[in-house]
Amino acid sequence: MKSLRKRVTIQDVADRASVGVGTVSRVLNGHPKVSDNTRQRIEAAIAELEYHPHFAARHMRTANSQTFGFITDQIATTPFAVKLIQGAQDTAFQNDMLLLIINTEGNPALEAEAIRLMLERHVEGIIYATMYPRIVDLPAAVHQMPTMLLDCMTADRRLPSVVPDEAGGGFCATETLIKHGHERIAFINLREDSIAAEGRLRGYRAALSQYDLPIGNRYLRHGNDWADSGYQYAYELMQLDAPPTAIFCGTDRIAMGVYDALKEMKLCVPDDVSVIGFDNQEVIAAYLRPPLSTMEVPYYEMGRFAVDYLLAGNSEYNRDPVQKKMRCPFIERESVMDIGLA
Amino acid sequence: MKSLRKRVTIQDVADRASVGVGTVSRVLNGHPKVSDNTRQRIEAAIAELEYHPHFAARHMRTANSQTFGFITDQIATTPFAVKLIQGAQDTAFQNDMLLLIINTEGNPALEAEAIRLMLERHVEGIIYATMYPRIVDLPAAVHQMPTMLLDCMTADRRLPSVVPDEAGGGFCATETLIKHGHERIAFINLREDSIAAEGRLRGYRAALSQYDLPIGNRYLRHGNDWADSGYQYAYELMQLDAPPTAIFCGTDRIAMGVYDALKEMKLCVPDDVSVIGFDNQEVIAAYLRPPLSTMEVPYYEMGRFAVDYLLAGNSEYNRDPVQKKMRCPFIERESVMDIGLA
DNA sequence: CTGTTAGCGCATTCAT
DNA sequence: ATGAATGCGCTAACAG
Repeated sequence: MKSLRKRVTIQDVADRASVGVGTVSRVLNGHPKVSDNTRQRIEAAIAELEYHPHFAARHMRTANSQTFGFITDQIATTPFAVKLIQGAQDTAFQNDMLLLIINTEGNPALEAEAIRLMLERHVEGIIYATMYPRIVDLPAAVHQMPTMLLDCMTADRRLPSVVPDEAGGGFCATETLIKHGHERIAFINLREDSIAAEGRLRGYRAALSQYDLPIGNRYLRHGNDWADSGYQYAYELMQLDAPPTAIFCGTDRIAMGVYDALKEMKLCVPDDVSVIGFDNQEVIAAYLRPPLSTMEVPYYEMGRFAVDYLLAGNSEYNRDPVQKKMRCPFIERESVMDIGLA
Repeated sequence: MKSLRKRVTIQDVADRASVGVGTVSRVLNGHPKVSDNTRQRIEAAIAELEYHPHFAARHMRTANSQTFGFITDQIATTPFAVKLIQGAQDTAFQNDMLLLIINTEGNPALEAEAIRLMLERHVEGIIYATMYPRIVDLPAAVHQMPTMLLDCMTADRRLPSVVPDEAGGGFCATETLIKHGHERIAFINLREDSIAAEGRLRGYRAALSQYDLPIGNRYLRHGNDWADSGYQYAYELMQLDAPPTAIFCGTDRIAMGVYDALKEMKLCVPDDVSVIGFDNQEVIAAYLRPPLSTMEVPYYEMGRFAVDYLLAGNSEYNRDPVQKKMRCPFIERESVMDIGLA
């Protein structure tokens, strides 16, 4: 089956085509000044020998590893990670770069080790991704090469970063509800101590304020990101004197719990209560009944942006580092209705 | 910030420590015959110079890339991919190997390109993972290096593979229901034309048969993997003359639809109907009301197994290739009840 | 247009 | 125990 045939080198190709190695190298690298005749002979030899250039040798010679490092903390726990990685990987691949991925589970020792390995392999840059937006503290070694933060930022903002525009998403969701005539709009947010929660809340309040709606905490709750808090707070909210006519949820999972509670209360979505989620977690949002309108976090695009930035900024990557906020688009499904149209 | 200081080589370290490069190389590789004195001087020099060995150079010299390739088709569409990758990556990392990940979206051209790149980089082996179990046809080039199939297999079984034990899972779920006293057990399976569906059905039938229960198609349905088919068939099944007392679902998403339908029919899980899912898709299974008992597909372990196999079998990887089936454990939550105990 | 040559940084002989 | 020399496969610089 597998022939353990000796490695085929550029020299073998050169011999086979009766030329010098330099000429072979030229056709390998698409150099123009090669006669058609020799080029064809060489290409034939390459095909016959099934020759593949040895990447490490080329790398050593050209000092170009054509590789980015991708470090993540606790990638395991979230399905969104896939899109982040895919956006980065696709973009890298299109530019003849490959991704070396290491998952550190947030373990600082592994993290340092990961960076060391990437230094050794001379990656052209590092993407450091977290699974939810937060402030990170990275080993100083990252400053030795271009580094881009995905879904996180350093306290001093010295590293470029790309994060979702949480506030924009919160604003858009709230404004959408307002434009559908809602005035009593509840918000079951994420856990209070997160950047995402803070941003979404800011957007929620900004929208209410802009449309001259009262901004109180009467309709505001902080959950735990999961379905059970949506369930619990939906009950609580609907028992208020003037219950909300719409509920904006910090995650689709929260919305899932809200749906359950509403159903138990014999309340109908969207006829009785409109609901908007956050995340566009396919498996939930698309299959809830009715399908959930929600804000999408553009993970794929964020991954793409990170690689594009690294690709572009090689020379001046540490001056004026971008702090990009990506817009979260609204995904319309069937959980929002004009008030009074029920 | 970033000093563009010249690359530090082993020669620099040697000079700094007033020794030859050979000696430095020896301490780098933990060679025994070095006097304590020199070793310490060298280690000091390494630290002071912040020297890192150049991986490509070492690779070229030792012909050891310490890298595995990980190729996936359409990784994007499924959250399970993360666990597969993580299992592989963690295991690789523990053995000083890194993973080069390429996602081909099932595009044959990209696939060939991916394999070519990995050949160039001299990966020690390739893991080819699909997002659901199926028969694959790979470029012949994979036979040039150790290759392991994850969640798929070739028609001729010439490549080692690891897949979930679908039939075992189907058997276990059905048997669990039977042991809880159920006799009319419905099965809303996946789409009919998949390996997973075929295996799970086989297990379902085997269990019924083993416990002398009738095997008909009366309680059998083939859905489309998603919640809507669960919803539809649950209605259909519960309107039968002798409706099932338990429903085994081909995916947790199907179970999600079943829950919805059951609730609309004012039927209670598990008091009126017991339900078991498949996949243990955290976001669904753990947060449905009541939490869903389900079969877990051991993706993490599958990823680990693949790397372990590659790590172990370097010499004889193509003789008697394993076709490993991984047991799917039952995850007990609250959707199953003894019949009659309601 | 093409052949020859000199390293890239390292691990490994072979001497010593 | 250690230094010097060799070559891994390749690209680029230099001759022709």
